[in-house]
Amino acid sequence: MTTINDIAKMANVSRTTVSRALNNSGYVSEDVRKKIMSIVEETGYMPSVSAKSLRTKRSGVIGIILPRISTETASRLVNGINDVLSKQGFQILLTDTELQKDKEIEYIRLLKSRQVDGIILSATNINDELLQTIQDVDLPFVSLGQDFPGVTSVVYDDYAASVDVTNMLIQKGYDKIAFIGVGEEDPSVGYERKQAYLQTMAKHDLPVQDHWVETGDFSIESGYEGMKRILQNHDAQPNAVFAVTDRMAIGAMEYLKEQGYKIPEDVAVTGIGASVMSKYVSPSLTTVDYFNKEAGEEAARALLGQLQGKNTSKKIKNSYRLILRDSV
Amino acid sequence: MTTINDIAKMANVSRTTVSRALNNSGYVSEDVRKKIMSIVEETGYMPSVSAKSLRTKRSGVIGIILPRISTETASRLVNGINDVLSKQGFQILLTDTELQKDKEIEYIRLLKSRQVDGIILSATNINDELLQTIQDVDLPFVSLGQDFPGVTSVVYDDYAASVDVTNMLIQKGYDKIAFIGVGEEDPSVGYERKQAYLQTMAKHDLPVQDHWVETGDFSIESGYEGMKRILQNHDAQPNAVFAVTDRMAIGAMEYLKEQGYKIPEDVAVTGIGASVMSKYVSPSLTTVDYFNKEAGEEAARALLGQLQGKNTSKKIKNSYRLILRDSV
DNA sequence: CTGAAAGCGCTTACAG
DNA sequence: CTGAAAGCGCTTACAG
Repeated sequence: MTTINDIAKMANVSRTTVSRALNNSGYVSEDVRKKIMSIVEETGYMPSVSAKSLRTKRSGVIGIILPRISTETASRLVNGINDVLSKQGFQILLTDTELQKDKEIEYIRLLKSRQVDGIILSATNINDELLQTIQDVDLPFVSLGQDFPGVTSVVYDDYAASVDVTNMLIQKGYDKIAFIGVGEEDPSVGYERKQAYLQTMAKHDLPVQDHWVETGDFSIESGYEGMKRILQNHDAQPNAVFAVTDRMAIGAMEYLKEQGYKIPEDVAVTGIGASVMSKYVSPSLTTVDYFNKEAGEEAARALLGQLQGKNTSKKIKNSYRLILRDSV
Repeated sequence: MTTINDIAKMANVSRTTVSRALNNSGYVSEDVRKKIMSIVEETGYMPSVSAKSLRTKRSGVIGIILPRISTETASRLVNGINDVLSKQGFQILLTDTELQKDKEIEYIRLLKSRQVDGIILSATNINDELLQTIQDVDLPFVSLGQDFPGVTSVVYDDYAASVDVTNMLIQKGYDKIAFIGVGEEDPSVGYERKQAYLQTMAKHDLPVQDHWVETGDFSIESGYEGMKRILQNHDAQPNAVFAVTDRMAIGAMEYLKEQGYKIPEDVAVTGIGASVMSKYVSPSLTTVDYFNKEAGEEAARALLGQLQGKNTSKKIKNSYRLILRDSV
């Protein structure tokens, strides 16, 4: 391994000067600079990041905590984050909690010990311990998808989007709308979307049967099972179902098709997420585009802002768009 | 930030001893160890990774180079890699070439300078400069999906899988089989799969019209366009099409459906990849499962092996499985 | 079983 | 414009 000392020797200067030339800090005469640079070029020298980081307390690495690494949403987020960050010379350190919430805390600590310069967290829940940990690490921090009090957060307008979906369904004449959600410990996906549905139904004086409201776990399978349980009760069958994620909506569609229900004639279906799949299932799925990639970019930009000292906790609400397709 | 010196002071021992207690290296009396550990616990001390890495020349980070971060295949690979690596205390540093092949070389160098302990590369092409770079960095290295001479490679059996797909089509009675591939600078996806198709057709004395063989770029859109061009010529229309990726197959299906062709009655369609989507499009897509997650695990294990000094370049062929569904 | 000292490869006041 | 020196937080021979 060639080090800064080797370069210094070869160029007949001190390593101080080499460092200055490399980092464009302080004065270095043109001649010397050129000489150094050409030697760097020749040798393919690259500064040791650990030495640099030990000295400067900055690593050039941003930690990202995701609930699931292998989902379309995660991919898009990472894509957006990476686009913005890599342009500024930052690298990404990815961690995957696999939906275990104690891991969120564990990874925040781990990333801190890895000297990351900042953290972007896509959480599936909010709790005091987590909040406390975020305070403790005292690092530039952005929450993505959940609104953490006192923490810069890039959020989706879950409530408004779900109101829009429900209203759209109602306007199209559906009056018996079922719902497949996720657990309410997830404020954004679990709580907000459900409240929006419930309150919009109430606003229109549309009754909601108890057995119309089901809870899944983000998986296609759980959408299938949820739909099954909803239709088990033959008395009061819904004529539409609002699933809070595309995957669960697609699971619901599977069950409906299997049972010979026509979509949307017998039961209309909607999702959220605008997955690629939603476009290619039959019938194509009405859904909401959350612009995940843009949200990732937003989060990265917010983090960059904090890195440059603008230390105000901000709330950024990303936009969304209803995509009307054949399942309604 | 509390450092090893702080802990040493608090425990009335030298930092040498603290280091030994922390790393279970050398002798430390039970009493002292307990004392140190309780102080570590209390303070929440975490060793500085950069200092450690500067000293030991190991970072605990593995670099991964992907052609596209936001695809299902990439997600599954990363998932598998992460599963294996995180258990051994390794972190992942992800980079995305966005299909630009000069970036593969750039990222290998970058990762090296970041002191990663090893690299896993999922390349879309093979060339001498790339090969040279891999030699130069002289790091534990695993190629995933391409067979690099002299480099440990985890590969899919592209040839055999594509022979199987073609044979299956032929056995089902399809005799006019078109093909949508990708550029041949990609040995695995571009070259191998095409050769398998061509040679299997030849073996069965089935003619292949020139205009039946199209080249896409992995995108759904390019599958759509490829199918369109193939059917443009009304003289010799195929009764099946073998697309080398699910996404292109789904694009082809879109065009077929749009034009009123029945699948599989008029034209059968097959893909490769076993994407989630392939199961939920209508008709469901016949495809090949490449067990990407397992391949990722394999690659991680191979890398771990090299990290432990077993420095033999190995070739690992991952298995695959044909999934017969309704599009054939 | 424990500690003093050297050194990993950088950057950054400080001095000239 | 340039350099000597200190120091970042660790680990690891070496000595006892």
